[in-house]
Amino acid sequence: MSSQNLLFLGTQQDKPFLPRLKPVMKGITTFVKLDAVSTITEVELYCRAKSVSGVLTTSIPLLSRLTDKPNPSLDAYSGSYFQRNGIEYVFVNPLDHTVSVPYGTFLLERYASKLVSPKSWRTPSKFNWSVISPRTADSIYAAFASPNCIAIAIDIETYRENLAIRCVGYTAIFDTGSDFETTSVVIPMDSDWTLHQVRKFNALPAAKIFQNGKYDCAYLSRYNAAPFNYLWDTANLFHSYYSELPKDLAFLQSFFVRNAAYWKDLAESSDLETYYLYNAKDTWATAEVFLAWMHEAPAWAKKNYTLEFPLTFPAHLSEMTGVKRDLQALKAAKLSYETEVDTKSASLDRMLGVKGFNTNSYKQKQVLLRLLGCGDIEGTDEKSLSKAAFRHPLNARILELVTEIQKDRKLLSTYLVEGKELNERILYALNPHGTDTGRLASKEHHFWCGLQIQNIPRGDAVKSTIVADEGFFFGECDLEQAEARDTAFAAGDESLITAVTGTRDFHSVNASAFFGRAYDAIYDDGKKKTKDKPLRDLAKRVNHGANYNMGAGVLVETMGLKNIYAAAKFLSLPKSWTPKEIAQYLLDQFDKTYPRIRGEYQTWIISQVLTHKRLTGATGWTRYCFDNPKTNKRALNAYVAHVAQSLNAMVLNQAYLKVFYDIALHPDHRNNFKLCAQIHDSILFQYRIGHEYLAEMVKDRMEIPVTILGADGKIRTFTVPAAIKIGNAKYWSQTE
DNA sequence: TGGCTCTGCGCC
DNA sequence: AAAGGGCGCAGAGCCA
Repeated sequence: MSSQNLLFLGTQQDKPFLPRLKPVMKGITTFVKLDAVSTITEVELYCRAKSVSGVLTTSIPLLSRLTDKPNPSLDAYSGSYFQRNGIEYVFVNPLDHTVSVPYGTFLLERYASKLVSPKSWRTPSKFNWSVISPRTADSIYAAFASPNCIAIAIDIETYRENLAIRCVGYTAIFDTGSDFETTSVVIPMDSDWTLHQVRKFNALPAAKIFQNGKYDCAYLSRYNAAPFNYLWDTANLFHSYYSELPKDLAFLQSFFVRNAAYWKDLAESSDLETYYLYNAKDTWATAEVFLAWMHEAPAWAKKNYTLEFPLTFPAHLSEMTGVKRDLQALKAAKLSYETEVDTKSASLDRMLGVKGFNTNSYKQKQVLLRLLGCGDIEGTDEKSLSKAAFRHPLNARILELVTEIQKDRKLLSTYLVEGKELNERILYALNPHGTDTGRLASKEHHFWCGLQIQNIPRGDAVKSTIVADEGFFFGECDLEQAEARDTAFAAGDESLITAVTGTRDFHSVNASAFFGRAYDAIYDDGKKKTKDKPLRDLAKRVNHGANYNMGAGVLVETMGLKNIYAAAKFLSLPKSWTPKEIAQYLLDQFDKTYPRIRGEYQTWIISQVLTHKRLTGATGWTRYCFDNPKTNKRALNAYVAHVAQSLNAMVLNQAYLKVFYDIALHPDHRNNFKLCAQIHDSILFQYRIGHEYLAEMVKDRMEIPVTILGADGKIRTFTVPAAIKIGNAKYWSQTE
C-alpha cells in the first residue's frame, strides 16, 4: 500500500474543531470519521477501502481495543503510536484542546507529524534488554566502560514502605560512528552481589542521564552508591526547552519518540520479569529522549540548560540536609491548636444551634451564607466570607469565627502533623524544573515524608517547631524588593527606578505620589518609622495589584469592601462612587505615577512574545511562550509577571550556586554551615554559633549585579540588596 | 475503598 | 464580560 491517505477517527465532540485539523494535515488527503467504531476490523476494512495507511484518532473505544484495557486514559496515551496489520495509529487529545489548551495545536501538529511526515522523526535505537546475571555482568560492564559508550541512562524503582531500592535499570548509548545504539540492563537490588554491581555501574566514567535524578540520587545515597558524572537530566532538558509543557517521562517519550506507546501501566504488574521490563523501558525512553533533545534543541534551550541543571546539586544537598523538628514543641503546638479548635467549634455550634458544623465543607458554608441572607455570594473562601461579614455585625461575629477555625485547622492538617519527620528531620524537595519562570518549586521529599518548605506559615505557629541543629543557629538572607526593582529596570521606567532604588521608603514614596500627601507625613526617615500606616498599606496594595495588571474588580476582591471604603473615606473620594470606581481610581493613581509600567512596558512584552514566541531575560534564560498575550489577558498577565519573577529567580539561583560552592562545599566553611533551602527571594541556612561572618558571606554572594536592556532601549546595571536575618535563632521563628 | 476533581489556602 | 502571577497539599464530594 503506497498511498499517503490518512484517516482522522474522532468523536462528535471533535466536530466543531475540525477546521483546526486541516492545516495540521498539510494537504494530505484525510478522511474524517466521527461515528463510533466497535471493532478494529471495522476500522481496517474502512482503511483498505480508502487506501488509508495511518489513523490519527481521539477514539477511546479504539484505544481500548488496541491496548486491551477496559478504560484507558486518552490523556496518558496522547502521542502514543500503535501498528497493527500494516496500519499505523497515533492517538491525540480531543480536538477542543486546540482552543482550550495554549499548546493544544502545537501538540496536535507534532503528533500528527508522526503520520504526516514520518521521515522528520529520528529512528530510535532497537530496544534490547536483559536482567543482569553473574554470567553476563562482566561483558555488559566492559561494554558500558568502553570509550564509545557516550552516556548511560539510569532509573531506579523503589519500595515506598521501607525506602528500599527494588531494582536499577541502565541504558548505555553507544556511538557507532554513523548512529547510536543502545543496550539496556536491569540490576535487581536483592543481594550483596547486585549492590556491588550497582556501585560499579554507577561509578562508570560515562556521563549519566536521569529523569528527575534527584529522586534517584536521594535513594542511591542511602546505599552509598551515588552516581558519578551525572550531567544530564531529561526533566531539566525539557524544562529548558518548553517550560510550559508537562515534563513526565511518558509525555517526553511521546513527544520525542515516534513509534512509542505509553508503557507506564506495566509498573502495576505483579510479575517480576514484567516489572524489570518496565524499569528497562524507562531507561531506554530516557536515553532516547536525551538523544532526540540533543538533535533537536535550539541554542537558547541549551543555554537554559547550562543555567538550570547545576542547581540540581545545591538542591540535592538542601533536600538531604532538611531541618530538625522539635518533636516536643510540635506536640505542644498541636495540642494547643486542637484545644483552640475544639473551643471555637463548640462556640460556633452554639451560635448556629447545630452540632458539628464543618468549616472545611464548602457545601455547609454555602448553606450558612444562604441562611445569613448572602446567597448571592458565589464562593465560600475567606474573601467571600468577609464580604458577607461586612454586611452585618451578626454575620461578622459568625463568619470571623469560621475563618479563625479554618486557619487553625489548616495549621493542624498541613503543618503540625506528627510523623512527617524522618529521623526527627523535616525533609523536602526543591525542583529547578518545577515552574514556568525558573523559580525552584518545592514539595514533600522523595522519601514520602516532610513538607513543602516554601509555604510554611509566616508566624511562629509552625516555625517555632523547627529547631536548629546542636551548636547552630538559623540564618536567612533575602533580596529586598526584588521584583519591584526588576520590574522597574526591565521596564526602563525612570520614575519607578528612582522610587525603588532611592534611600526613602518605597511604599511611602508611592503613597505620597499616588495620593498627593507629603512624604514626611507618611514616613519618618530619621526614626525609620511609618507615620501613616493605612495610607502606606494602601499604596502597597495598589502597587502590588498594578504590577500584576489587576483589574478594578479584582482589586475590590483582594482589598475587601471594608478597606475600599476606608480608602475612599480618607482620600475624600465622592460618596456616590461604587467600590469598583474607587478601585479604578486607585489604579489610575498608579498609572499616572508610573505610566510606562502598564503602558509601553506591556506593549513591549506583547511584541516580544508575538515576534519571537519567546521571552529572554537579562541572564539569558528564555521562556518559550505558547499563549497569546494580545488576545488573552490571562496570558498577558502571566508573561508580564514572568519577566520580573523570572529575573529574580535567576539571580537567586546564581546566588544559591555561589553559596553552595563558596561556603557549603568549601573545606574552610563546610563544617560550620548548612544550606537548608531557597525560598523564592531568600536563602535559609544554619551557621555554627560564633561563625556569624558566614551570614555576611551569604549576603555578599546574593548581591549580584545585573545588566539589563530595558523596554525603553537603554542598558542599565543594578544590584538588588540583600538583608541578613539572624539573631541567636535557635528556632526558625527567631530569625529577624 | 480508591481515584479523581473541586475548593480552599499556605508561601513569595 | 471580565479576567493578579508562580507553586503544592488537604479535605470534601462524587463516582466506579
